Amino acid sequence: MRNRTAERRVQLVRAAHHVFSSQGYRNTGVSDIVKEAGVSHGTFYNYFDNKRHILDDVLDTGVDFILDAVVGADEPDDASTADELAAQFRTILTRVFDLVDREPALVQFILLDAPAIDDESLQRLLRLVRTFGATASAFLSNGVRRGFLQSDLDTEIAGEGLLSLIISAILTGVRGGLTPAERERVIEAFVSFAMHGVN
Amino acid sequence: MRNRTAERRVQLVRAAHHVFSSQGYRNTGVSDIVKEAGVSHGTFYNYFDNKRHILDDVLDTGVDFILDAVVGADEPDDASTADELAAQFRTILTRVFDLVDREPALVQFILLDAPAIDDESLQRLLRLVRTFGATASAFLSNGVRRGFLQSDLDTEIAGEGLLSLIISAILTGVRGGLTPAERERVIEAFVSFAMHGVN
Amino acid sequence: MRNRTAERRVQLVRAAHHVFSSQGYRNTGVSDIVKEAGVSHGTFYNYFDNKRHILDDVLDTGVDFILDAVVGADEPDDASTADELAAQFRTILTRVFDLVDREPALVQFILLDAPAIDDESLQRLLRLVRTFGATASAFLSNGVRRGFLQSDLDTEIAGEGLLSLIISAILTGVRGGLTPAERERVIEAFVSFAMHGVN
Amino acid sequence: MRNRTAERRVQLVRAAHHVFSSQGYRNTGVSDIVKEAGVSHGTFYNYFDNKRHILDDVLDTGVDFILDAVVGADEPDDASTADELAAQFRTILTRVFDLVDREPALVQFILLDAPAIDDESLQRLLRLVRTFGATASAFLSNGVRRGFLQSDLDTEIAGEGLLSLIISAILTGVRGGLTPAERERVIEAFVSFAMHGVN
DNA sequence: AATGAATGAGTCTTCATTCAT
DNA sequence: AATGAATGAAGACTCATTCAT
Repeated sequence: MRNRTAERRVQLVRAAHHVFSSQGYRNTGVSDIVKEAGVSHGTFYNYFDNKRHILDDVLDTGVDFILDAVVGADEPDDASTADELAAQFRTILTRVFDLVDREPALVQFILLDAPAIDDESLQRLLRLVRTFGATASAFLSNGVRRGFLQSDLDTEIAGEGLLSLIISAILTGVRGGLTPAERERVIEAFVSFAMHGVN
Repeated sequence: MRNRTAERRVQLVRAAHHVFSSQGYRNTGVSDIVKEAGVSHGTFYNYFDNKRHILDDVLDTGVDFILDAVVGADEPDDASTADELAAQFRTILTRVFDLVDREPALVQFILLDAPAIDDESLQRLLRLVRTFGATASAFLSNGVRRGFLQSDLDTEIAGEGLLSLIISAILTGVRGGLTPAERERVIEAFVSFAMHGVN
Repeated sequence: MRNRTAERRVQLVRAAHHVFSSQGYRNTGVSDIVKEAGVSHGTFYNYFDNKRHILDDVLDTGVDFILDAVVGADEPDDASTADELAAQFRTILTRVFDLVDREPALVQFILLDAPAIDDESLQRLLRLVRTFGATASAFLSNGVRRGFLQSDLDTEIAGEGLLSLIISAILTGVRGGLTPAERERVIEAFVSFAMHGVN
Repeated sequence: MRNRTAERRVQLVRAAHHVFSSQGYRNTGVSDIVKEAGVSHGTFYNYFDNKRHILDDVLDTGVDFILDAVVGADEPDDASTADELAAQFRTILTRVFDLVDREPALVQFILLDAPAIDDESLQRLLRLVRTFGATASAFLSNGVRRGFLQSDLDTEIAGEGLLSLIISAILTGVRGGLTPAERERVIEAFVSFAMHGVN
């Protein structure tokens, strides 16, 4: 039994995720979700109090997916030289473009739709962003600690800067239509900007 | 009279802007707009074909306002040294924080709500972002031309990078609660990141 | 002055007639009428109490037009033989088809739209039909009086029968698409039916 | 259950039929239908896409009812003499008057209101009329084949003529107020006109 | 006499949620 | 646990009519 209901939940969240991603939260009715999941209205309300409620699960799932796909198993202290740090950043950007290629609807939903749904979803996303930023800061702090980044670097803000570059890359990807060569060039330019700024 | 109707239109757009900003587009009914404007339902439909239609005007107004407040009269070729460029960027960031302080609802609406409304509004905003990015690139191209930035700088991507930093600053501002001193520190760190990267 | 307002009225009725005929009464707004007439809403209400009011004039005009076009100057006692009566009927049917060819929208409006508008318009049209029927009866009474129709003919009902044949012809015409030859055949068959029934 | 929803549908169609008949389609709101049926707005839209949609069902039901009530089980080839044909026609006219007596609102709705609603309803009614006319023609063709009607009779047009007489009788009935004796006289006169024309 | 901006009651339609089965 | 018919509040939009200018 326990198992069965857990599966149902997952099934519903997956269905919701699917329809939210392709039509947006506001344009999706509960009827769309249950149709996609192949269950009845009543069943939906056996698992979730309301439409808003399932969004939390969808968001968590989506955010986890993105975190996994982008950060993966990278550890902040893997790098011991500036070049290695650049390589890490390059890897992350590559993963970002891969992700956007594979799951454009998901990315667009999480990044462009979800923040607008209501204040709670916005806060949830901002929290994610901060987590992301903190991770970026950790990478930089590691560099300062090991001495291959200057000691007066404001790792917190610089981390946010890195993050904003990543988001910018995502938007570039969402815009679509990059050839592999262009993609390489964009990634290199972003890495260069991250390492040396405009100078 | 020509004048009378033009004023009514402005009055309605202002009212719409106000209620959209404070409740979001989807949560706002035409009834909210007309209540705010102090006119009847019918009057609204004398000036706009439908609710979606007035959004265009609100967006245009809002975007113009932001562009004015942030870019103002700055000219891309005003700077002749790297320090002057940094100063320009510092000025822009300061204006960004001022804007977010004065009009947080407007900024939040344009940046977080509007993209999610429908595809047209998203495209409109992306167009704005591109315009913004192109302006940033122009500042950098000026630096390359004058020789105070390295000639191999990818001005296009670096421009987008600058822009993403600005947006990141906005989000920091929207989060709110910065003391003047913290604000200074954040701005300096952003400028430093923009000029030298993490190094 | 007197003249001017009379002209305005006519102008409005003509405009109303035009738009009613082409879109139907219910689908026509006062705004359509005034647009067609090239005057303002206010002016309309200077001449007519409401939208329903102008319909009366439109109906009267239309009905008069149809009566003129179909009955014309024929006199019930022009015929002195059955053949002459048949000829009269043939003439009327020919005029009916001509009318439907020239003014299909008018005919369709008076016959199919107008009865459904409200009870008053229905009564007005039924009155017209009765007048028409009485005229038909008068033609037949003339025949009985002169002895070329049988004396036990129920002229009242037979008059209605003739009328219903005319209306049937109109509907055939509205359906459209008759070649001149077919039209001749239809008219002859109707005349034959009117004179001898199915026998 | 299958049964339950089918009943609901019928219930709604019946309610719609009732209110359409008594107030006309345009003057009837969905709210009138659901009030009559004793269900909620939402329920209505669970069974019909929109107000126009239920009209189709109402029209079909009404048309079937009329066809049944008027034509019934009569077969075109039941008659073998002119007198038997006249008797058939007399029967049909009697049924027409009975129908109009019992269901005046229905008849008025189908004949006078429905054609004006929109083009589709008009076409649907015209199709009905043509079916009716074809049936009348079949009765006459039988007479020609069996030799009790003249071989040069244009059965198609004469069929339409018969039909128009029936419709004329309906209108006479709708006008109301006939005593049984008058009704007899009217029927006889119509039969006589149909068989021998004005002669 | 003419204008046309303003009105607001009225209409259709949607959809999250409930509940009897 | 599952079903899906029923609910009804809420929202967008129309249009005949009024009235200040």
